Amino acid sequence: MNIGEASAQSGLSAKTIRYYEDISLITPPRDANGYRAFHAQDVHKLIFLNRARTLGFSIEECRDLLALYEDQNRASSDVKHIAQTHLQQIEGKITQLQDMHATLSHLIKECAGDNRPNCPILKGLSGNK
Amino acid sequence: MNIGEASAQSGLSAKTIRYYEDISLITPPRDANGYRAFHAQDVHKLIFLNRARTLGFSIEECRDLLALYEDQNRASSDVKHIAQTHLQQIEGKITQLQDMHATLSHLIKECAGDNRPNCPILKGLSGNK
DNA sequence: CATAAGGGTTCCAGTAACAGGAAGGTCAAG
DNA sequence: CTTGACCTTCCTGTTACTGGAACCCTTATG
Repeated sequence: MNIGEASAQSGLSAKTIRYYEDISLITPPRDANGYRAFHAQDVHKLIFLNRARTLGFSIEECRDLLALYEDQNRASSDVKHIAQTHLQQIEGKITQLQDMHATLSHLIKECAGDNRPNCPILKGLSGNK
Repeated sequence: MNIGEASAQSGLSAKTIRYYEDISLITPPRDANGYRAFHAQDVHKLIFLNRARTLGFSIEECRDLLALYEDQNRASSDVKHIAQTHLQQIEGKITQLQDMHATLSHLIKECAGDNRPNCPILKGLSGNK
């Protein structure tokens, strides 16, 4: 299977797949013509990577997860630990975004949004509350 | 006032301030010795930028906001429009993170987290639900 | 057989928003 | 005069790719 087919099956772009090979996340063999030769197992890895990335795992976290994915003797606690750490990061980001949301929607609410130059949003941003 | 003092008053690092000059967000004059000379007005701009960045506005959004900040004839509706667009982006990110959170916490919940190799998290990521 | 379309390949540059660090100029104090 | 704290510019690295150029391979068609 060439990279185009692997791309279609995994949902990752060819560019991304080449990049993943570049950073040694995957190591597909080559055909005589130099084309990458993907097999079902490689595609599974790509799908795995796609899902993990979609869930916000960083490339390095994906590398760890992939190593555990391939290790038949892994302990599920190792995986759980990575996932839990990541979940906490997600929670932190949500909290931060909610703070931003509250502040910004408060400023917007106070703004008339008309043709007059007086603007509470800019005032709020400049620190003159 | 030198960059160190401007940094202390604005809360931005000297590195960041130099970068902002690089991309023409600010244009402080220079003393005879080549040092940047900041005045109160420059510091106000830096504080403004710091707050806007903290609220998640991109540099380009900040550039627009700064132009409006300096324009005495601006309409508050212009500012409101930028802020509302940004608020929607924040809401989108929150939704996305909440989806990720739900999926991941579901996977974690199913995982025993012990020494056995069986791991529902990896199963979930590989697509074999 | 020539060629054109639609794959594939590598390599280089750019993105966002800075941070780190090197090499060197400046200034005030002791 | 030297020390140390500033300041300067310039170069590199970060994250996870995307876009584009230049070029090779394969297959179908006139």
